[in-house]
Amino acid sequence: MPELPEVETVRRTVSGALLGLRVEAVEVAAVKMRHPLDGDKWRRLITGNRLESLDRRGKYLLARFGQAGAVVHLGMSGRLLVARPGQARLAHTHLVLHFENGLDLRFVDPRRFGFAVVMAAQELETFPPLPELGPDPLTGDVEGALAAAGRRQRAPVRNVLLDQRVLAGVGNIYASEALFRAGIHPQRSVAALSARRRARLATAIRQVLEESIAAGGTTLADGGFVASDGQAGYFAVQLAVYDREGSPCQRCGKPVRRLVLAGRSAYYCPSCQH
DNA sequence: ACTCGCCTGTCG
DNA sequence: CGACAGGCGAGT
Repeated sequence: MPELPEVETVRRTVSGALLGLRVEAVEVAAVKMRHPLDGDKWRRLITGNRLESLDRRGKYLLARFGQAGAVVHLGMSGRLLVARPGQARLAHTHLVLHFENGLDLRFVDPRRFGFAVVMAAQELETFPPLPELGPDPLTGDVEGALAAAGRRQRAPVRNVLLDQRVLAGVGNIYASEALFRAGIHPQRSVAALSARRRARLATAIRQVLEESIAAGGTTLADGGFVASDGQAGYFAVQLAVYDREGSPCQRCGKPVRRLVLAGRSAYYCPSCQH
């Protein structure tokens, strides 16, 4: 579900509600996760500490609680929700932190592709695969990252945009959207992009991510993403091609096409993108 | 550089 | 019932 704008939206809402507050108790449900949730470790390392910071690296969240820390990834279906204890828990609530102001932070993830791993704070930055991540598109050199990728490989540019070692945070929605804005066909080799088109793509990536953050992220029709305060993001109405196969291109009116690359849908306009 | 597997849920 | 879903990593 969540790409950079959704994770950033979660980071902001959780920070706004809970930063600086003490965790009074931790509840962990015993389910099998990609990285197992270690209930004893969560309770031992986190209980009694304050949430001192919440940072984002690409799609990963890094939380600091005194000498302890946690890395959280939302996978495809993960949510971090701030809730009142009385509110009914959603199915697949795996972890609950009870804060001193009476609010809960709940990690919910039906598909369990996400994780929440606790560790010593000084291990956060080296937790795999964080050291391998490429630059963050909001602050880093997107054009340079694309140019470097083009020197190493000739893969379709859409696939390169999904490679978190090249750029950290772009996922399937924003890859399609950025390529549409830049007028680049998803199958075009990254190595074949001219400097001019690379620059256009870099700008499109930054813009689409920033606009989405401003809208609170993308909530698709299935309602899979909500911010931590329960708000849906409204960027979906601005999606030009993603999940719009057969709909008229906003620019030229030709039907949007869907193509499968590396096992995942890519949406594009056959007449506007080359 | 692809394909599959990991899970649950929804939609056609 | 199969196809598909906003991610990622292992295996080939």
